[in-house]
Amino acid sequence: MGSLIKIIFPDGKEREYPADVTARDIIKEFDKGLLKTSVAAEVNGRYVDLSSPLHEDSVIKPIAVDSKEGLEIYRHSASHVMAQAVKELFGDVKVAIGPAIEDGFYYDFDSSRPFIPEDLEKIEKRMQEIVKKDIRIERRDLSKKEALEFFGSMGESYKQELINEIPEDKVSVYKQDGFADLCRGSHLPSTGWIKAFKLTSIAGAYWRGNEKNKMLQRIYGTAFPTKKELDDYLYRIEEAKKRDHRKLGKELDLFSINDDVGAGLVCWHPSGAIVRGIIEDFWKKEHYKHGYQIIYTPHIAKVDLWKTSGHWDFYRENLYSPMDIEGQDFIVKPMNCPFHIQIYQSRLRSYRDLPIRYAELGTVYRFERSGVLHGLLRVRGFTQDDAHIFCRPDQLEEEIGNVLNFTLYILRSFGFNTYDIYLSTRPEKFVGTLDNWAKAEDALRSALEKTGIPFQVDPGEGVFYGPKIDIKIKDVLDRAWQCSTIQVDFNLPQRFNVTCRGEDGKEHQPIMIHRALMGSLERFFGVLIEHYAGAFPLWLAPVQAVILTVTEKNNDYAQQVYNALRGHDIRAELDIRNEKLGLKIREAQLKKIPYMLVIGNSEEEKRVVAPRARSGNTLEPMTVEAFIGLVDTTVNSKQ
RNA sequence: GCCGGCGUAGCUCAGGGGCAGAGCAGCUGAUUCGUAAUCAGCAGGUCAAGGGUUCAAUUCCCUUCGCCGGCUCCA
Repeated sequence: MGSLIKIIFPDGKEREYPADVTARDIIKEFDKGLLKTSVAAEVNGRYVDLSSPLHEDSVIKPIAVDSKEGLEIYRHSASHVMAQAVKELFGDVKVAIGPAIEDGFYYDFDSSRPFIPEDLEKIEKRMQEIVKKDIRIERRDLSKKEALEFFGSMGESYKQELINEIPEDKVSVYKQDGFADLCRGSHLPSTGWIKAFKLTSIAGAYWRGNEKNKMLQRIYGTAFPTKKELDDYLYRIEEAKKRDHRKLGKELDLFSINDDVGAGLVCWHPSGAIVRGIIEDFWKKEHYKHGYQIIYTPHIAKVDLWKTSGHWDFYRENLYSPMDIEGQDFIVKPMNCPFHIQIYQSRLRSYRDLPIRYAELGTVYRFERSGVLHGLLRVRGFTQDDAHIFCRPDQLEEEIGNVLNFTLYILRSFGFNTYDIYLSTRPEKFVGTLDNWAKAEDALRSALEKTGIPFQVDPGEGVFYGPKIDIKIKDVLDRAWQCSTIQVDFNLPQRFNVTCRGEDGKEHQPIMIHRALMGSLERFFGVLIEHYAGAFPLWLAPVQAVILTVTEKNNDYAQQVYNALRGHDIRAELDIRNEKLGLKIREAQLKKIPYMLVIGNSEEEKRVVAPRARSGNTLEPMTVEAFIGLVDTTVNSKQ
C-alpha cells in the first residue's frame, strides 16, 4: 500500500499506479469502450479476472469476448451457469468437471437420476433466470485445506479428488450465489454477460475418461456473444447434417449397411461402385507411375502368420475368431503386411533389389466395438490402399519423402488441400535400437519439413514398432478423420527375419515402411461424399450427363446423342420418360448430375444439345462433339 | 463394451391398450408438355425380433439386434 507499480498498456505506454489497482481500472482508463467487450485481461502472459488487483509491474492486454481466449472464458462461465442451474434444479447431483471445448462447453454430473431431453429445456430456462439476475462471479483464493473442507462440506467428492492432485498450495474458487466451483479461471465479471446459449445434447462420459471409473452424465451446450452468432452456428450444424454421408449415401443410392448383413459391413451400390472403380483405377495408374508393384493376397490365412507378426498377442481384441479348416486355425485377415513379407521372402533378395514397393488394395476385417461404428467412417470390413516398402537404412529418408509427396498429390487430386499432420515419436515401450529410432524420426521430420506444410509433433505417441506420420482430413462437422498414415517398422522385419544379401555378401535386415494414402476406401469415400456434399466433380460423378427430352417426338435424336456420348466413354443416361421437362430437371438436379442435356424440337433441328449445368447455369446450345470436348477437358483437369 | 435416445409402408415421418395413417416413391391410365414437382385411380405393413403383463399389445415391461449422440478404444 502506498507503493506504486508500473503498468505497460496495450499500446506500449507506461504509467504508474497504486499497487492494488485492478485490471478493470486500467482498461477503463485506457479506453472506456473496451470495458464493454473485454471479458478478462492478460497480465504478464497470465489470464486474470477484471476485478483482480495487480500487485507488481505488469504488461496488460484486454481479452475481447470475440477473441479465441475470450470466447473460451465466456463459454467456461456459461458451463458454470449450467452447473448452477442443474444444482438448483436437481438437488442430489455432484459436479465433476466442466470446461469450454472447441464449439461450446460441457459439464459432467454424477446424478442418481439420468437426465432426459426434456430436462435440457428446464435447465436452459433456469440458466436464463440466472443470467437475468446478473450475479457477480467472485474469485476466492483458498488454501488446499480450506478448499477440501469447503467442498467436503458440500459433499463434492469429485472436487476433492481434483484438489488433492493440484501441486500448488493455493487453489481458486469461483462463486456465484450459492454455487461455487473449483476453477483456475478466469471468468466473466457476472452472469449477465452471457447473451446467447443453447444446450445441445446429453451423453454418458467416464469420470476422467477412464472406462474403469463411474460413468457420469455429460450435458453439452454452446454459447456465443450474440444471438446471431448462435443462430449462425446452429444453422451451420443443420447444413452440415445435410452433407452427412449416411444421408447422402441413401439418397444418392451409393451404398448401404444392412442389419441382415451385419453392422459395420458395407455394400457398395452401382453408383458408389462406379466412384470406387474410378478411384481404384486412378490409384493403380499412379502407383505404377511411382514405382510400386501391385499384388493380391488372400482374405484368410493360418493364424500362425499373425502369431509370428505379433498381432495375435497385441491385438487379439480386434481379430475375428479362428475357423477350423481341416484341423488348422485360420483367421480372416486384419492386415496385409504378413502376406507382403511372404512375397518378399519368396526368393533371395539382393541389396540391389531395394527398395521394393508392394501395393495392394487389400480388404481386411477388424472387430470394432459396436458403439464406435459410424457409417463408412468406422466399419468392420474395409479395403486399405496399402503398401509396404522394403528399403535399406540409407534409402529411408528418400523413400519417406517420396511417400509424403505422393500422398499429398493424391489427396490434392481429390480436392483436399488442408490437413492436420502429426509426427508421432518414440513411446516408452518400443522395439528396435535408439539409434534406428533417432534416424527414422529424423527422416520423417526432415521429409515433413521439406514439404513446407506445418505439422504437429506428438511426443511418445508413436507405435511400439516405429515412428509415424498421420494425416487427418476434416469432415464438414469438423470431425478429423485419419486417412493417410506413414509408419516406419523395425519390428516385423525382425519377427519374420526379413533379410537381403548386402554388398558384403552377408545378410542384412531391411527397414519396412507401411503406408496408406487414402487409408481405407470406405472411409475415404465417406469423407469424399461429405466434402463434395454428394455433388462429385465430373471425373468422379457416377452419371456425368443425362439427356432430357422435351417430348417423345425427340426420342430418336436423343438416342443418337446418347449413343455418341456412350461411344466416347461418357457416363450418360437417357431420360425419355413421358414426363414434363421441369420434373426431369428436378430429378436430375436431386441426383446431383453435373450436366443435363435438354433436347427439344429446336435442338433437334439444329443438331445440337442445350446443356444445363448442375449449378443451374444454362450453357449456349452446342454440338455433341463440342460437349464431348468440354467433358474431356473437365475430366482431365479433375475439376 | 458403457450412458442416453430411437426403431411404424421403399423413403421421410404422424399416431397410440380395442379395424394401421399421411406425403413422396411404386403400379395403372390420361396428358405430349422448354429448364426444380401434370392429373386421377390402385396397391403397399408380422408397427425391428423374441418373451412377458392383459379379455385384448404396434402401444406397457424385459431381453436381443440395429441405428443416432457421446464416452472408451482405434495396428
